[in-house]
Amino acid sequence: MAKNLLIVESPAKAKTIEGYLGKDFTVKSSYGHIRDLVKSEDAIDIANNFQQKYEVPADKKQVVSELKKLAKEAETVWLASDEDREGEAISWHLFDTLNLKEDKTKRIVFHEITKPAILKAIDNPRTIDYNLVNAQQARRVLDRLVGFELSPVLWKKVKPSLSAGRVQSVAVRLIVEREREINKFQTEAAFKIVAIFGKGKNAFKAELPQRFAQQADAEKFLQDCIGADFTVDSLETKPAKRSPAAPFTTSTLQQEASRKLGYSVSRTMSLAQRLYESGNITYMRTDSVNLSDMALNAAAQEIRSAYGEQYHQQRKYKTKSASAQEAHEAIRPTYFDRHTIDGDNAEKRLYELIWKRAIASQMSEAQFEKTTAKIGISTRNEDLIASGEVMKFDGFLKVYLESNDDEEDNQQDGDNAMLPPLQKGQQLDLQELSATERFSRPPARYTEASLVKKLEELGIGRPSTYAPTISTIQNRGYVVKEDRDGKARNYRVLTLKEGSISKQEKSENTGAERGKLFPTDIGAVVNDFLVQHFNGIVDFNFTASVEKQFDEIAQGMKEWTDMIRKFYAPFHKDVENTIETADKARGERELGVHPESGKKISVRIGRYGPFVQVGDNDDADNKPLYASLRTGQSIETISLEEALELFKLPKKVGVFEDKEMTVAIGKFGPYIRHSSAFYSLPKGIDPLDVSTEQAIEIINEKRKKDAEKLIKVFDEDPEAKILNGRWGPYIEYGKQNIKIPKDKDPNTITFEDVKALAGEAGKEPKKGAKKFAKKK
DNA sequence: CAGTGAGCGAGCTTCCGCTTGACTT
Repeated sequence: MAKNLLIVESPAKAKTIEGYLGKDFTVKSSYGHIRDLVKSEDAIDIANNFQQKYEVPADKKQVVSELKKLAKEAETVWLASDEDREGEAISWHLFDTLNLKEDKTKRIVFHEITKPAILKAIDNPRTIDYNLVNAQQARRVLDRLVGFELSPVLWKKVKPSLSAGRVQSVAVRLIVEREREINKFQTEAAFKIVAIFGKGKNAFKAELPQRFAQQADAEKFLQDCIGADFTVDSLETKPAKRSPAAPFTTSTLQQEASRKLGYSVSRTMSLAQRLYESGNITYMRTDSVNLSDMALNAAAQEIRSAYGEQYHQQRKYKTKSASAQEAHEAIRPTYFDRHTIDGDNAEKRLYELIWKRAIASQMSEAQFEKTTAKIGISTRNEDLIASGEVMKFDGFLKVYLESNDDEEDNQQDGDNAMLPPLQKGQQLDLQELSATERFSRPPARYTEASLVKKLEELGIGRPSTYAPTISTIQNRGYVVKEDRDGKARNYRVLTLKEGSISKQEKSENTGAERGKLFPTDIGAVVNDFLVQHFNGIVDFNFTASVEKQFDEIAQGMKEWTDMIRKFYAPFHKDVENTIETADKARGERELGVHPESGKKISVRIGRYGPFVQVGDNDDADNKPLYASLRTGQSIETISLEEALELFKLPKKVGVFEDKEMTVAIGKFGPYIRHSSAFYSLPKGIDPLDVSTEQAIEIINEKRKKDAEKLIKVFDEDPEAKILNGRWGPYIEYGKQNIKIPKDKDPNTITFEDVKALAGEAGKEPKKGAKKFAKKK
């Protein structure tokens, strides 16, 4: 048996370290935290100085018992969890749970998984830092108190099963408030002037720095330019340079993978996890931009041999984030000489992104020569400006260019072009001058990745929680990630060419969104409720201010229970007060009155989501009418006209095979319902204007297509079928879709097989149906 | 992919951070 047991947080790390340490060391992993507060309400004894009740969760029992056994046999136990607040707490939980002895236990830390770093750590053991542990307990207790007191308030005042917390509620707030900024945004139009001079290879663009709000002024400008002289008034050439970005942290990796590769935050993380486990990259949950000395050297060597000495420049980056705990290195390739790796396509692309970014971070800056020409107009006081750029040395741009959230801007001005050789005083030949109406843009909606960026800036959340937080706010129904179609918008273009001005009206699509985060009505209502009653918690600075206090606890300057007590007393009072006095929050809004009946029309949140109501609840003679809002509509923005439209559907369109056909609009667009089957309406057909014949034809079409997909129906139970799907044949059994296992032939599969497979997949119907059954 | 929408009540839900698997289309 090995004399030493060394425990780290991650099994992949354990494997690497075991290789460095030799036979005397057994290296094991705790798989993160091994204990947590019990789930029940008595986890924290508030009256008794916030005494906590911890337990080992079921899925950690095995890890703990194995570690216990090994610890008993070892002479020395080395606690090597990460050097941050959570890591210190993990060490303490291990110490406590495994019943370790003070004199046989050593606490060590390292920030990089390299042999020298680990040997150095072993030479410099310390004891558990209880101040740091206390800071973690304060963090844990505060989050539990906030989450488990606020959520039940929402159950009472808004809807059951909702949740609130220090992190998620701020994330939702950001999205709700951004949507409102966009809704109230007033677009301003102005005419942008662009001139084209010269011909062929020597053609170049110049722009007027100011814009004209009025068409008349733009037109006047063009008029004045007819027959005017254009002269190069001044010419300035300046060197410019550009430096590479720091290597990736979790948050920057998520942002860049989203922009460049289109990966969602969770996709990026699971791909990175695989790269980490296969030994290709360092740890992927980090807030540090630091590279180990070993990595700096390896990168230098790689750059020299692949690109040459002049491309190398050693750089050490400093984190800009105040909340960074820097327990790990930046995300980098384990071996810089691996330009690419084995793995699937997605993994390869992510690896290459990481490799390029890390390599580029150690390369020299790119150098440019930037030329700006001022072009005078004989008939006007303004100058046109032309600018061009010539790259003198590519430097880091040889491998990597960081992308930008606002690609649109770059495309629009397209200025990095080259200018032809120009001289001061030179007369220019105007080819074309245009005034194009352009519009101011509202702030951009958040993507998953830009939300992570914002949260990180606010110091809210940690690398390990960004992806789960984004999932939580979507799972709770506060936020949806969606594509939305844009609208057509007309804009005017005036063009001066060959001495005459022409006017055109063009059309463009605007406001189309892809993969953006939109608040739902319930998200907005919950947010407003929290802002009204718990402003302190959803304040953007709340986390920063408690973090400051956690730091003081960590430095031994503050007692953690004091801090929590001071926070809890007023907070709890707010909770009690709100439960007692606050009205139920439904986000009700009145839209006006019905044009014919004069009844009141309002929208609000109901048990099943947002809906419109026509008429009063207490009008006993005339029951009110209800209609649910559709995807893309919201309480805040729906108009009276749109609300009235909702009552036109569902609409009966006739009878077919003795059963009613109804047209309605569902989650996936308009459809025909016939008995229990649904048939999507083909695009271009107005759901309000479907004839009986058309409906029957659509149903028959769909049936024909389904029949083509059908391979076999089982005699034993017509609910069991074999169908040809997108990825080949599969079994449909009632509501379940079952994959055909590799060892079975779809042609010879028996009903017995189907039943067995259905049993494995779980006889229970899927999610929705299960919930329904439970309610009944 | 519908329809529903009062209020009561039993018994449920819920936080943030640290880790991996075990799942399926």
